[in-house]
Amino acid sequence: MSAPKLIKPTESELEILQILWTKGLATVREVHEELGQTKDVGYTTTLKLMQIMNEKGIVKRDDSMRTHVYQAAVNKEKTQKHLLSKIIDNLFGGSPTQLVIQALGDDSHKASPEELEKIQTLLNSLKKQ
Amino acid sequence: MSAPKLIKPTESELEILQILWTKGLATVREVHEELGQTKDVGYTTTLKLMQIMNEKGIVKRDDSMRTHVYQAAVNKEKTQKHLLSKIIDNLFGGSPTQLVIQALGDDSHKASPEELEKIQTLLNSLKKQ
DNA sequence: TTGGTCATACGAAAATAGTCGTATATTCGG
DNA sequence: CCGAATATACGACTATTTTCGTATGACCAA
Repeated sequence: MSAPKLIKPTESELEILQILWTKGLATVREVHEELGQTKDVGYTTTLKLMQIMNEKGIVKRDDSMRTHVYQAAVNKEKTQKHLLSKIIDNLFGGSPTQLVIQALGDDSHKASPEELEKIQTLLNSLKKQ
Repeated sequence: MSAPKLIKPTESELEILQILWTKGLATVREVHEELGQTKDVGYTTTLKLMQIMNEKGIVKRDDSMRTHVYQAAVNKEKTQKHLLSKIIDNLFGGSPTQLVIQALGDDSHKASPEELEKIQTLLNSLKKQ
């Protein structure tokens, strides 16, 4: 098999992964500056984190240049699904419905009408099965 | 205000909270045996964890008896919502819709037709707003 | 060529989590 | 009354995560 290891990124690692998932390729500096918009840590902290992630296989890097270029090595959807599955068990007693209800009712993250439509579409197809 | 501190239970603490949310009141032994069904740790580990949770204010206890009786001190829905909010930011870039889609598509936690109806109902009321 | 800037490597402190051993007290059956 | 069972308290060890200081080398402009 290739990579389907069960990976459990830490919270900091997740922040970095999100940036890499968005950017595709990025240097440590780029990631660090992006991070800097929400938190405030030293450059070498970000560097070390990404080095560790590389060792763990969470990211890959091209070190043929002086400035290494990183990218995520784990699939975004798979990772989300895997972690979500844990949360459903840990926080919602195994009920995805409860999670969905809480998520949709979260006032600090309102869904737009278009997004509600997306969910409706998915819901319809689930109902048919 | 009563207790709206921003609480961030650890994974182990969450397991215990779930049991307390279900049982309402419970002794360390009861919690421990419930936990024993899925994990395997020593009794004093569970005890210590619950003592720490008590110090943190996550649980309350009645220690007027030799055998203390515990109960959750944080609201279930509030805690779920709060943690979910973090996850939406950390894992789904702030989009609850993405989370909902992944959750509903999770094969290991399928929603029943009744549950889908519940979600439909909620969706309808959200659409009207 | 030399000093300033920027990169990685690396070690190790600091912070958090989880685990359990041991001491001590209470309870209770016989 | 005595010992086994059961409770809590508490300290300490381990593991993991996060943080950063410092060393070292490459690059580049003046």
